Amino acid sequence: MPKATFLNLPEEKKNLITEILIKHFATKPYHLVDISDVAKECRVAKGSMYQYFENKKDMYFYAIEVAYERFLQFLEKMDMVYVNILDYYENSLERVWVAMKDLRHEYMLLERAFFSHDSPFKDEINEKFLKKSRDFLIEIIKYNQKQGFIRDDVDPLIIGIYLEGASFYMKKFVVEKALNSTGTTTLELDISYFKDSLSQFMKLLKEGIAKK
Amino acid sequence: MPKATFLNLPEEKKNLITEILIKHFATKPYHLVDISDVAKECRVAKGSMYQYFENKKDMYFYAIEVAYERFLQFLEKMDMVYVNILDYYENSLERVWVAMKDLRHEYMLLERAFFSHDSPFKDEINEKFLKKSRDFLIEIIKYNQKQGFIRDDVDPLIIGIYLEGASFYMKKFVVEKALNSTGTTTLELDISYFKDSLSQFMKLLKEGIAKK
Amino acid sequence: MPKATFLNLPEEKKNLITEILIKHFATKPYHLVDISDVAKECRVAKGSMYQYFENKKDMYFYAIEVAYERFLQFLEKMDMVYVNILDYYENSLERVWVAMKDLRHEYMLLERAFFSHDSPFKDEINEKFLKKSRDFLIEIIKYNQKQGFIRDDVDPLIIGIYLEGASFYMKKFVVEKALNSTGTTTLELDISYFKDSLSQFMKLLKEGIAKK
Amino acid sequence: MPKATFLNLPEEKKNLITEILIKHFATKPYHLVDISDVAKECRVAKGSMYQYFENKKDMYFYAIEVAYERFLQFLEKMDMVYVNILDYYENSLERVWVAMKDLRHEYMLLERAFFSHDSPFKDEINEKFLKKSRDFLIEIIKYNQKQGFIRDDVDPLIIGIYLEGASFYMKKFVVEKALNSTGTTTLELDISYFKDSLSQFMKLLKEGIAKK
DNA sequence: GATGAATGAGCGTTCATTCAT
DNA sequence: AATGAATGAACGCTCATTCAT
Repeated sequence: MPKATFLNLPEEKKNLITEILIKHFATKPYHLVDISDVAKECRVAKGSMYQYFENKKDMYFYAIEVAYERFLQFLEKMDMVYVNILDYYENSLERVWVAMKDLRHEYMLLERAFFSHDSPFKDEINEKFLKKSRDFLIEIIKYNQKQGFIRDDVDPLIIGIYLEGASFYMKKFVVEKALNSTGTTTLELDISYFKDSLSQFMKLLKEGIAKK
Repeated sequence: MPKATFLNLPEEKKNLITEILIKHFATKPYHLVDISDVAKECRVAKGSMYQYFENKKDMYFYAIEVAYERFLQFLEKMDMVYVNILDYYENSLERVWVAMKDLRHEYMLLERAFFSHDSPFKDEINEKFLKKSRDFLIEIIKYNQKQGFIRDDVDPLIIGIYLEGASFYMKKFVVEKALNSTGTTTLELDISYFKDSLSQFMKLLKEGIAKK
Repeated sequence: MPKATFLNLPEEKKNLITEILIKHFATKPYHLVDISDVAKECRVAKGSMYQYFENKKDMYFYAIEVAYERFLQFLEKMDMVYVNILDYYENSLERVWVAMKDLRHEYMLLERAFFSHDSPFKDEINEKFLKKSRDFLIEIIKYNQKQGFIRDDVDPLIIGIYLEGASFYMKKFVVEKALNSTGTTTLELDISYFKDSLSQFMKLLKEGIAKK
Repeated sequence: MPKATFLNLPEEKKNLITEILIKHFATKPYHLVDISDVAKECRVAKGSMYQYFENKKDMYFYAIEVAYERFLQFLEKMDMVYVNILDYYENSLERVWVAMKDLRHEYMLLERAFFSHDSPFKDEINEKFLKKSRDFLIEIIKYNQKQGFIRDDVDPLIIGIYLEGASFYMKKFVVEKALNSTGTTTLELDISYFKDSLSQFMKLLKEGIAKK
């Protein structure tokens, strides 16, 4: 947790530091993030960073937390249980690339922290943020099967893997496209292109690739 | 590229070093691989490693190269173009877990090097190993569409992403299960369990999750 | 020397800061005393401590000075010259543990500052506080010899060392016992136990350990 | 424990480093010993010190160990149990100042490590080196009482404190005299002066200071 | 005068790489 | 060619002190 010193900082400065922390932890693996660099970019002495935070890990967790909170508002994950999962994925994917305009680094950081094999403190992060993530998905799938939204002749676990994998790659594709098509300041995506891609992708999720 | 000194080494020693390099780079992120440890495990002086290789990166690329070649022989990727892609995926997945018995570390290394966000020298690796990987898959998909093996009303690129993602996660799932269920020496998988999982997964690929 | 700013402080606040300074310098070696901690415990800004004192060393010396003065009042060292030294030691020891109730930290600080090898600024402290301490003791011993209170066939210097050493260790023993047998708030010593120990100790001082 | 790298060093270099480590840890408190300084004085890169030792603490314990072993040879502490304690102290003190010629820093280091209140790792050091030091002394005293060498009308614990204290101060006095009377290279003590002081001191131990 | 954020020198430690033997 | 000791840049972190408000 950031120290009081940080929380008392003028909003503007706090935001600057938050942004820079998220950016650094999003674009480099943990061990390559150099507090000296971060401090320099914040136009602050290295020592000051340690007035604001307990240590590097504290900065990392703070960055994740802010990114996570920002992201949750987009996903509104919490009210998704009793929902048609096909609708959910459709909306989820759409939300993701809309989010990319503002939440590019947040997204990258979370992916890194939650999914990278080499993410340090992974257990702690899972404990704090993701504990029942897959179990949760399984529940949703079961519910959808019961409701007759999706087929019930396949093991929920396998469906879960299938969904996570395909959609994760799709998100990745969207994100990379988005990132490549930008300079550093603006992010103007051709939404319509993605919309189209998305509807095709959803068709695959629903119907598979087999010749109809 | 390894130096001549390395290539002139007795086969046995060369193999030992190769194995250990692959193991280390497979099980730890690049920056955590300690040349001291590697050398010690090879029963070779640290300095000797630098007689054999230009530097750490050279060792890393050598390990990837060997792992890649070994893996290709399993996948026989080269003659898969004119193949029913559904058959291919079915077989591909099966091959992967068969391969796990002998190629566990090779597989882990490649996954790390090719897909991990934090893989250092990623661009160079892509350049060297994967450049046309996706283009290649697209070609296969197009061919399959032309042959009428798979639906042709969806953009080949989207199908590619969908296939890569879902199957990558499925592979991951298999691999993790396999790794967790092993001690250090033997690797006895309950193949039948995976066979069953696989056939369900293939059903999803072919038909999607929509209620039939 | 504390700055005027400090001296002008309301008595209560001044006392609080004094107490806390003594406590910190008494219970930790100099370099482990953290001005941040001290300030926090004084409910004063860190910067304020530097309005009151020149620097850390200034705080240290101020603490020693106060502790020394308080201690001197117990020992009434000044009128002890023309005294039977055996009586003096007997009383001195008794006084020490009586003093422990109120002057625990003062005593610990002085011991640390005067006798610990690692006391910083030791020379300066000696200069300021102890300069003639041993010379003074020698004088007392000579006087006692002349009066026939103690044997005169041994060099006063040797007697001085003998007395200082034995009694210092005895004090230490008493102090440690006392400190160990206390919680944080009360200090109820079993005086009678120490009284008994003391009288035995005095016997040794007077008669030595030789079989009588 | 020093690493193999250190033990494999040429004897001369090893000795140089050992000497310098002992000197530094003997003359400064632990936290003021700067590995940079030590390395510089050893004419070795800072990093090399970490090839030789695990960490600073390892260097410290190594220095203590060497100093302790050297010292033990002088004290031959082990065969002192069944001995007239008066003889022992007489000899012990004599040995100490003879030792000072060669073991000045060793002695200072041990005193610091074993007796200073602020010695870091004190418990560990006690565990390793001193565990039953006082208990041991008590046993000796009891034995001496039984043998009729010393008075048995005083609690052995009190005698122990008395002996430790008086003789520790006497040793200190000898050591300081010795250290003050030297330049940096030679240490020529006027042994006869100390011999005389010693016999007077022993008289006090045996007979006390009371007028006979 | 009080505040508490800002500073920066300096410490212990790591590790890829070099180099003398 | 093989060795393994030597190197030194760089990192995370601490804390007495300063300084702007």
